[in-house]
Amino acid sequence: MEEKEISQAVIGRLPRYFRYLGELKDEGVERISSQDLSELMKVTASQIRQDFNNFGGFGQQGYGYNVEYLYNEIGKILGLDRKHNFIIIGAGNLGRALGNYMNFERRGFIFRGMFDQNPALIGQDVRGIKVMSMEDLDKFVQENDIDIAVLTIPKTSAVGVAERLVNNGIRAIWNFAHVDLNVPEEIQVENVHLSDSLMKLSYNINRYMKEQEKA
Amino acid sequence: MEEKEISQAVIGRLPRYFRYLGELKDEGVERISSQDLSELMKVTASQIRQDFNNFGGFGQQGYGYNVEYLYNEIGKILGLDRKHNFIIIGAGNLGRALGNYMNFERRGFIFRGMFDQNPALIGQDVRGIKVMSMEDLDKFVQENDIDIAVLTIPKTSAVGVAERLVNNGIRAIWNFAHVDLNVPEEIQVENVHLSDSLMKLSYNINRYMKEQEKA
DNA sequence: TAGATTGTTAATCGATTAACAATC
DNA sequence: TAGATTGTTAATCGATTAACAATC
Repeated sequence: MEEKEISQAVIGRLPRYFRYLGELKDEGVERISSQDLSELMKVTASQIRQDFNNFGGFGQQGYGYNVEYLYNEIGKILGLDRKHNFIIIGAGNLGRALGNYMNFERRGFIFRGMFDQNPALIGQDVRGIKVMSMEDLDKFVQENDIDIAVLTIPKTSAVGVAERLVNNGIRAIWNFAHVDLNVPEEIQVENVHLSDSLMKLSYNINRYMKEQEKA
Repeated sequence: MEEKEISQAVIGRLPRYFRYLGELKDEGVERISSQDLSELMKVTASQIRQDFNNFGGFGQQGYGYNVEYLYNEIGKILGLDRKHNFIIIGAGNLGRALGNYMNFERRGFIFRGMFDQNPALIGQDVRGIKVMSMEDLDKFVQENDIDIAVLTIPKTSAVGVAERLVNNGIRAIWNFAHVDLNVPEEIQVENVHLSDSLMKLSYNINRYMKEQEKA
């Protein structure tokens, strides 16, 4: 039986469902209909039902969805029931900010190591993790079952470092460098291009201003 | 004449075009065809031509596109030829990281102020900007022509702060808090939900592992 | 059983790709 | 002029919404 590929449009919506269901669960809500959830989240009920049915039926006719059950199932779909070891490469401001962010741990993402090429930063402590030299990177990735590398380094070095990581068995790269990485397709890459995001905001500000000028 | 609305799918691709064209420009490339650009960026030439034609014709039959001209035009479309004053609310690790990021300035985004409710942080210096008390926020936004507020505060306070900002005339919010803001539609919001991004990565890692198990 | 609400099929809408006439 | 490549229309594909039969 052929497994149908789930579209990235659907995947992209799962974390938001997960967040709303987590909040409902914390509020003690036991069940919810696609209609009620759609009003809360400002999406169509149709889309909610279609999205969930990509993964099989989580609901029950006449009843709706059990909040806690659905929350847990979406968590499993997202792989949050597993542990993922990650390292951060680049101990600058952004790297340290991400290293200090505790909430990732709550979702099974375990901070294991941090690297930088700047000797002044090596040995510094970020939430109990000592910054290591880039020379130690390859060995560390191989020996510590590291799934995810977070890249918070300048774009000039990002492509080369990504290649090194791939050669040492990394599974996924969370890329904050402002460059497109060129890695084999079995390596998962998620880009966070902050300046792209800011430019979109800029576009929308200006579009709105131009509309105002015209009216 | 009715102005046709450009889809957010197209807008979302503009910063990436801008980045590639900037690099080509810096390399001294004078002109490029949609075909060549499509190979470089790994998108279809058809999409490139369609995207650009949303804004009128930037190219010339038989020649292609002039790199520098196209780069400048896309910059204008994105509003990067204007100055935008921004403040950061939340002087934690992430807020300080963004405050220290110089490249935003290069695109016309000017760092004007930083706020936090933690007395221990008030008065601290972030790239020449002193962290101010939240009590000073309303007045500062009103008097300093602030367009954009960057929210790097916990989700519990984000909704309230967003409302305050809107009341004091903010135009746009770059939201790093893990919550959906509820603001009037004329206020532009761009969400950066880091944990959502990490969850997508997690999904794709697990999907790939499951495929491997099956094979 | 009657009412509610899902799961799922069908219809619509929008975005992407292909094709080619226009034109530099 | 001939060749190259855009701008633009038409075709295709995929995603969203609507509708409703199945069923709890």
